[in-house]
Amino acid sequence: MKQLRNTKQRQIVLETVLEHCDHPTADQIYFAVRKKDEKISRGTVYRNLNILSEEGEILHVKVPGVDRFDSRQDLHYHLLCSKCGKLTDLSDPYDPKFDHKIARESGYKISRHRLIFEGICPECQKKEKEQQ
Amino acid sequence: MKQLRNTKQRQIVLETVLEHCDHPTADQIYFAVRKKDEKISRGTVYRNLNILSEEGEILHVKVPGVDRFDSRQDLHYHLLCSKCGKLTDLSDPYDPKFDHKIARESGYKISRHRLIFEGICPECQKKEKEQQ
DNA sequence: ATGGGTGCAAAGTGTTTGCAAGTAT
DNA sequence: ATACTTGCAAACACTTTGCACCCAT
Repeated sequence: MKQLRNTKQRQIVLETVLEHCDHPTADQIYFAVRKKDEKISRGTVYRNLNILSEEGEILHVKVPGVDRFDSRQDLHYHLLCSKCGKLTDLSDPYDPKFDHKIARESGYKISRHRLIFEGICPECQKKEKEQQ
Repeated sequence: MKQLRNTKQRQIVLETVLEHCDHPTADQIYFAVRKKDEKISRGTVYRNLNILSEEGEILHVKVPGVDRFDSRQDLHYHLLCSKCGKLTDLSDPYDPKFDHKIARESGYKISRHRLIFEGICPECQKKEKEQQ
């Protein structure tokens, strides 16, 4: 395993993710990072997001469309608006019993599951009605 | 709504998806389609995969990494090997009760949920052991 | 000093799209 | 005849990577 270093760039990326509670995409983080330091490159932001999520310091949320990042470290479920793309955390607790059950039945070494609900958020529903 | 046409190309794409039971990616379908007709273009295959899944004739399976397509029309859950990328159907039935619950709690108009388990398949586990 | 990290630009991957010509209805 | 579809290539969106230099340890 590599010995990770604590660079200024990595600190800024982590700090920026922690400041957001709205599941930013990598590019949104890149722009927020650039406000703090004009010099940091896209490659560095992407590299550090991958490193930080591998280290478990942030969460890499893989949803249909673009991937997001999350400052929460604990596994949880998501709700995605298929109209506006808004992503929300669900309060229902992550249930590891599912993982055990599937592991037993399939022989896989299960690391986790992802549960994503898709639908139209109240705001977009309202907009749809107004258009008609 | 558009009046869809029944073109030779669309038929070949649908037929090719139905022949596969291993969740092919769009590109795998493109290559299989090309074996039947040298002329069909990538754009046409992608366009038709999107149309067919919007029509509900096939399933667009959105998993981390590359999207896949499935000849099954009914919603179901998946198991993804994070080593080799193999994607398997789970036999557990899709549970619409979850959708109703989340709809009630969130105010979203829920269309579906996606549940994907991630882990290492037995074959890849064996390979990992052999390497050590 | 040394090996991980950075900025930059180029390349990669998977998918969509504009357009003129073709074709199902 | 109409308007949906096609093939083609270019464009797109997002992410990774090769390289020479830099800097945390």
